[in-house]
Amino acid sequence: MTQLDDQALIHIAKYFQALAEPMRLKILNGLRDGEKNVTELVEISRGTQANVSKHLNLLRESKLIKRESRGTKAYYSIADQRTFDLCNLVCGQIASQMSLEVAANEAFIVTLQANQ
Amino acid sequence: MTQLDDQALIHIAKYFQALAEPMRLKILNGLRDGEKNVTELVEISRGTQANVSKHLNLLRESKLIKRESRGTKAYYSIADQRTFDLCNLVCGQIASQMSLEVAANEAFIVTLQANQ
DNA sequence: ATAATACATGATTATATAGTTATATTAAAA
DNA sequence: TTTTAATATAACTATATAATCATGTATTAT
Repeated sequence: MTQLDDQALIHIAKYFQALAEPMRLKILNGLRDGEKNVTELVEISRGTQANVSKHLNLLRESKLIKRESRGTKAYYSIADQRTFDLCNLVCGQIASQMSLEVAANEAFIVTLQANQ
Repeated sequence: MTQLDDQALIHIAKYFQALAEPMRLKILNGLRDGEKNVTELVEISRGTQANVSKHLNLLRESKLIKRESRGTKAYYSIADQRTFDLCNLVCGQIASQMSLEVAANEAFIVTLQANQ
């Protein structure tokens, strides 16, 4: 393994790390059907404003979502189609009221984008 | 969101968490071409025996790999084809000496299995 | 039986991060 | 221009976990 390879591993690990948090998955799930502002995401996720804001920032740094400021509101959305697919497929499982038993036996295909 | 959904989110987050560690990705990469024992994986990963052993246990608990004890050795391998695909595709990017710049612009499809 | 090899695990430390509370910033409205 | 609403962030606490070191356990060989 070269050092560059180690860097790549760290890079990919961080990408997975961004997805390795229930609240962030819930937020991504909330963005499946289009952009939402922070207040809306706070309601959907049932988290506190401060905590949601932090998770949004982390997801943005991981290039999973993007931010657009309009007036006093900040609208977040899935960064690109690949990430949308990721969100749609991973979180779609949950959204469809699938039970854990069923989920355990289902495979879902995920399109991942290695973030810059 | 129901409580069951929250449980599913936790479940999926843990799956990603298992992948969110460079040393574990390195180990999975080392298993791409078939089973290996702990000593071999220690050499491949350039980690300590204790640390590799712990990561192996975590990967096993996450159902990503399986263990078979033969004699005094413990052979680990990718748990099933889906996980193999995951490993092959995610880690294959690294193994193929791909640079970070290139990796950033490549998409790779990952077949995930929600672990039990 | 004893030694050697292979692997696992307990104890400890250091670090990262999720969540909370309080406060700061920024833009629109009154 | 003061207020209000929306969002971000700093400080702090608690928890999780990666790494290390030392030791335990189990299997084979002598």
